[in-house]
Amino acid sequence: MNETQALSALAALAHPQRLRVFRALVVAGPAGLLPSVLADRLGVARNTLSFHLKTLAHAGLVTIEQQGRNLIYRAEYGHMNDLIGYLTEHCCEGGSCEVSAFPPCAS
Amino acid sequence: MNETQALSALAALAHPQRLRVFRALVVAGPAGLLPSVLADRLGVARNTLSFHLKTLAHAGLVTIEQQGRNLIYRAEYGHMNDLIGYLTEHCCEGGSCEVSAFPPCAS
DNA sequence: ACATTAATTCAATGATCGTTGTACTATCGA
DNA sequence: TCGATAGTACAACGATCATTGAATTAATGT
Repeated sequence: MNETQALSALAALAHPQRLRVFRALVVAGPAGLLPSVLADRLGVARNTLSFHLKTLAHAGLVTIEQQGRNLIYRAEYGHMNDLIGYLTEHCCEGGSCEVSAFPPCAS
Repeated sequence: MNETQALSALAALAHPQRLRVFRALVVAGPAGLLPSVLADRLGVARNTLSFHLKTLAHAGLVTIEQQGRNLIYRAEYGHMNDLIGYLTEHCCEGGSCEVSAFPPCAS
């Protein structure tokens, strides 16, 4: 994780609809969710949601798997873990801090 | 931590200079840093830095303590911890996930 | 009191981001 | 093949954000 990646991830999450999408995917776990389900659940237009999912995917926070004409989006826990690590790096100049990890989530 | 607070914190971090400021404060630990030190170290104009620090403070990610004409900025580890908790809430529908915590950092 | 330093505030400009509507590609079922 | 559905791509407008310069407040040292 470098600065560019961290900024990309943070900017991707710093938006109401994208944050809701990501949290929904985190809750969904390895099963993932389809764009249509997300669009219905969050009340977002399909093209708008597509734009936001693209932003999240480009930031490495979600993965895409194609199944027929459906796409399955999943939260990318490893990348989120890297982000947390980046934010807590060298905490307190190595004093009494241990950096915690985002769980692998039923992998 | 609610959605508004999470968005505020994420938006505050999703900026190159603010991210560097926050990381510098995390590294500095409880000692904190002065705006002038940050401005010199990061090569940012004072008024610009002031604007960014205000954004971070408003998001609850840093605290301010006044000492004479100096201000001491410190990373607010508790708030960062809450943010991580918010992002990982209900992970995998309560499956095998445990939410990790940002360390209290030599408190 | 005066000059100096620390830091903030404000207004204005330029740049970036988000939404919407439309068009497009691809897959499925009959 | 035809129609319907899933999802994406693109252009344009409106809104939001970041930087800059100048002015301001407050504390320090002489």
